[in-house]
Amino acid sequence: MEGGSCYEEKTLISELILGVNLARQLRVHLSSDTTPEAREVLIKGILNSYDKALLILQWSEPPIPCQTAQPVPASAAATGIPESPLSVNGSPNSNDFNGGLAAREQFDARETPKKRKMLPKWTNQVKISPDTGLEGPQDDGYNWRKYGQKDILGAKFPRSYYRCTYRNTQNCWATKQVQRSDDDPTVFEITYRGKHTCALGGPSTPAPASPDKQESSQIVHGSHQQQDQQPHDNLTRFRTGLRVETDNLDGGNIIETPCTFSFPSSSSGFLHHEAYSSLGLGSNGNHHGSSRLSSPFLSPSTTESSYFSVSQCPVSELVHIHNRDWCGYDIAEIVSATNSSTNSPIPDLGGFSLAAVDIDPNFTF
DNA sequence: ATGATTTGACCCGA
DNA sequence: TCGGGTCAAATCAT
Repeated sequence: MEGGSCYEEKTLISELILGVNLARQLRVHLSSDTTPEAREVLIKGILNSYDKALLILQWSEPPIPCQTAQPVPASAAATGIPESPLSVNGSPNSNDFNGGLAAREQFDARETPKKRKMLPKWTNQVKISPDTGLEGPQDDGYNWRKYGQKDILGAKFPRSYYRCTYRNTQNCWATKQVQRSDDDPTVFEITYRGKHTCALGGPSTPAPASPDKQESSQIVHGSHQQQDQQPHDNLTRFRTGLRVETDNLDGGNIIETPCTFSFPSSSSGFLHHEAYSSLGLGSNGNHHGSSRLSSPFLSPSTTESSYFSVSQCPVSELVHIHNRDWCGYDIAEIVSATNSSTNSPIPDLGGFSLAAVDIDPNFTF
């Protein structure tokens, strides 16, 4: 894990830049005959970008210049930026980290978060369906172990406390509280605290999306499924180290010149496990070429198997890595793309084309 | 036997 | 002092 402050600062800058670029593209879209859906995608991208930027600001210590960046304790880095909480999109209390200082001496002894209240916290409201049963939304995709239940003053229903099953084995300090609503017993308010750091704590079923995920027009391919509160920092780190090179991999001749997406590289790395190719490319269905996805994180021997297709040769805006599925694989989404020669957005790509990048699920960040 | 849940006690912050 | 959050022993389930 690299120094947190410098990394966060870079991530913050990249998120802001992304937001600006998306806003610019939106401006182009507004002056052209693009679909409302494409515009909506850009708006969501902008909101997501600023959400994350705000989150970083909220979670950062007082700014430390990159050149003086100090190492972040492993535990702090591990519990870093939450994936979902968010203000711009109207989600709750990102400033409310009143988790109670349960740390005590045990935390220090096991290198766990020194202050539980430092863990990010956000809330989802989940309404149960009739076939869900009275037990409520117990299965959100992660493996939880109940460790307590309390009657809460003024509440009709007790509050249940859960921690990650893999707390002891993988030092994963994610917890959640489940509180049934007084007003509507079919609604459960689930407060998550801390981010899952367990590599094997993957969900057995799809998890409900955290707020920003819920607004994402993500298309899931095959068995890859959405999951909440997953590693924003991991994904961002991957993204910032991502390099996308377009190539005439199909053997066709439509892409006349290779294009390159370049991202700031990162020194950390992880093994590339497997990748599968593109999903649909939009209404016209054109497959004009393929792009090769490479990254400093990808093992050279397997890089060639990482492909996703683009319909034209995009040069800016690109891959938005959104989530980690239940196998621990990262899912990347091409949010939008801009044609290099015309500097115009590629409408049939924006927001609807996905690429999946599978990351070795055994890798621990 | 092992792991999960229950539940009373304890700790800490407001 | 009180309420919320967590611990841990007892109990339950597989």
